[in-house]
Amino acid sequence: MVNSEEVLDRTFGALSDRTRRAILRRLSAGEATVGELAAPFDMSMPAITKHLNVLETAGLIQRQRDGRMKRCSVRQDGLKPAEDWLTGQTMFWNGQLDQLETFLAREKAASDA
Amino acid sequence: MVNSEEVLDRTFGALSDRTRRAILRRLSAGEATVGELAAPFDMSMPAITKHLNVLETAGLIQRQRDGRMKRCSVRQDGLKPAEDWLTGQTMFWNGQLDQLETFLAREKAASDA
DNA sequence: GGATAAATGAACCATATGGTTAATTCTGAA
DNA sequence: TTCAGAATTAACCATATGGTTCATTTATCC
Repeated sequence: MVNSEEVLDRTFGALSDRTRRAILRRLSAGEATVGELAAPFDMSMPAITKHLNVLETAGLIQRQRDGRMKRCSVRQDGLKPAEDWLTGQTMFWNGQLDQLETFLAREKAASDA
Repeated sequence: MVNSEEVLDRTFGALSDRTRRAILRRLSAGEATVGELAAPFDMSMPAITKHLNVLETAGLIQRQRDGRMKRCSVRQDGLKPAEDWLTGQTMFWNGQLDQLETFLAREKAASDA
């Protein structure tokens, strides 16, 4: 098990950079090559490669060879840890403990499955 | 206007550290002094102060003097930018463009208000 | 007023982060 | 089989981050 705190560190860390958020949003519209992703930015290719590495190790994207290019795509459930943490947090301080119980039970069921 | 990208940078950046997330969760259960927040961690007080500074400039908490202590509390809408970004993102790649339109309209209305 | 406690500030250190340029790998095409 | 393009790796640099210790402010209590 890859410690849930580490996952959250990496997920939120990946989202804390605007270039990476822009890349994610671009990829939401569909797959793209590394070159296509780099085009809008005034930044070298290696810089983009580094950002893609961060996104990939955070489980937010995946890359696969396609000829001499590489196609990047979103990993569908990559944002779930971040969403779940935020949901739990807001329900907590909203004092909605009844909803929180339901939420936690659902989480547990999902992780056991 | 404090550039929405900067807000997201700071918000996700603040959440990318497990000590700060733990502090936020602790504060969800109710106010606490800096000393109470520091107690569970094997870390100096100045380190905690720094984390609190990060959380405060990200708009996630606030501090107020109370005698010779300071009481920290959660800022209720501090997580909203992060939540909204995540919601928009997941709706997008889920292909739920109809729901996305509704969401964006609601966002716009809220920001205009 | 003087001692003590809570929190912060200042200075410092090691490592992480985000960028660069130059070299390298891998693949497709002439 | 050589050439050219896409992407990554390597090496480097400046700044940010997360921690430390020591000094300082602010407020309480005797």
